[in-house]
Amino acid sequence: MRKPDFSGKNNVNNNGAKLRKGLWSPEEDDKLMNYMLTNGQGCWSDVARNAGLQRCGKSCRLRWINYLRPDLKRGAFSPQEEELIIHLHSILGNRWSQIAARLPGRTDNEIKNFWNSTVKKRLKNLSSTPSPNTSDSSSDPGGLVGGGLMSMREQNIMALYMDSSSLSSSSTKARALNRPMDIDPLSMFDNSLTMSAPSGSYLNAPQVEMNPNTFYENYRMFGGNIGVEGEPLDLPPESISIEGCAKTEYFSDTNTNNITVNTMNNLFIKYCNSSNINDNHNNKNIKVENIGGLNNYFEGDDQRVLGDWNLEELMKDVSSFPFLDFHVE
DNA sequence: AATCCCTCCAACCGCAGCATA
DNA sequence: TTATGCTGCGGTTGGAGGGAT
Repeated sequence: MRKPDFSGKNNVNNNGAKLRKGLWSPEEDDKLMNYMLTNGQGCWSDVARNAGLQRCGKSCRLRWINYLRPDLKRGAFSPQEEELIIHLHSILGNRWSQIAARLPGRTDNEIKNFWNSTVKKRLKNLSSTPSPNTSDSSSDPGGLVGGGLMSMREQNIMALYMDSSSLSSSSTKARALNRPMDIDPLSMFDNSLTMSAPSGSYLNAPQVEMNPNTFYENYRMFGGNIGVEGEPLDLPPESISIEGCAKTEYFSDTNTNNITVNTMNNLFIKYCNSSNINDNHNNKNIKVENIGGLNNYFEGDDQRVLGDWNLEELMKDVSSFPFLDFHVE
């Protein structure tokens, strides 16, 4: 909190009067509240002047929006609100005002503070929760699915956190969306890999066999680096199998206001070469993580653009997201 | 009781976008 | 076209308060 600034030495208003900064006194709150209820919102510099406040318009606006507005909801965030914030953040990134617009009675500042203090920490703790299934990563990548210690809700939150942590800034998303989409990256892989999954959730995917030559040709065409641990492939493998899980994500385009729906497959690509082709890669297991791969969509995130929706239309009914078990008024 | 440390959150700051002169 | 003012947004700051030592 900031101490009230009674000196006013840093700012003066149009009349040369000293402007206060820092915490608002109850008297100032009363003045602003009464003025706003009587006159409604106008030019904020006029509000400050006409309400008899020695504050700048900007300060008045902030005080009204974040504290005095009658429609503000007080108190802690409900679990439903928390889940919605996490989900919206996975879609919108740090656009707090847009998130706040979808949580009636909550302000962008409140949500931002809540995110930075509570949610980040909670999700970080979740992400470090050990899972008994992580040892068998080929069948349950990350240990997220099935029989783990995490509840379904925690799994949802975890999955969403992974989305948002890899796309925490809008600029990152913009970069992800600005990439050329004339080539369908999914063509890298066998069509049988296509599957659907609820947003933010993981599904076990069947193991898929694919044509190694197709894989290799596309692999080379896309730059020959799939974010593989170790060296890039330098020769086509003899066999390729893909195991993993699928996840559906929604990305908003800051320019067009559209939503792009991507099916992401958290893949484990296992390839095998016989020793006379390439000893280096003989029976080598490669783990390809999709987390963080959006900065470079060749890095193992197998994406397929399913279609574009208008963001506003989609967000009108947030409960349409399948993993949310509540309805937004 | 005193001090330290951490968390929370109200408020500020700088910037971008827009309207208007 | 440029300057100016206003609004809104996101990042950051810093003080109050509470728990730990």
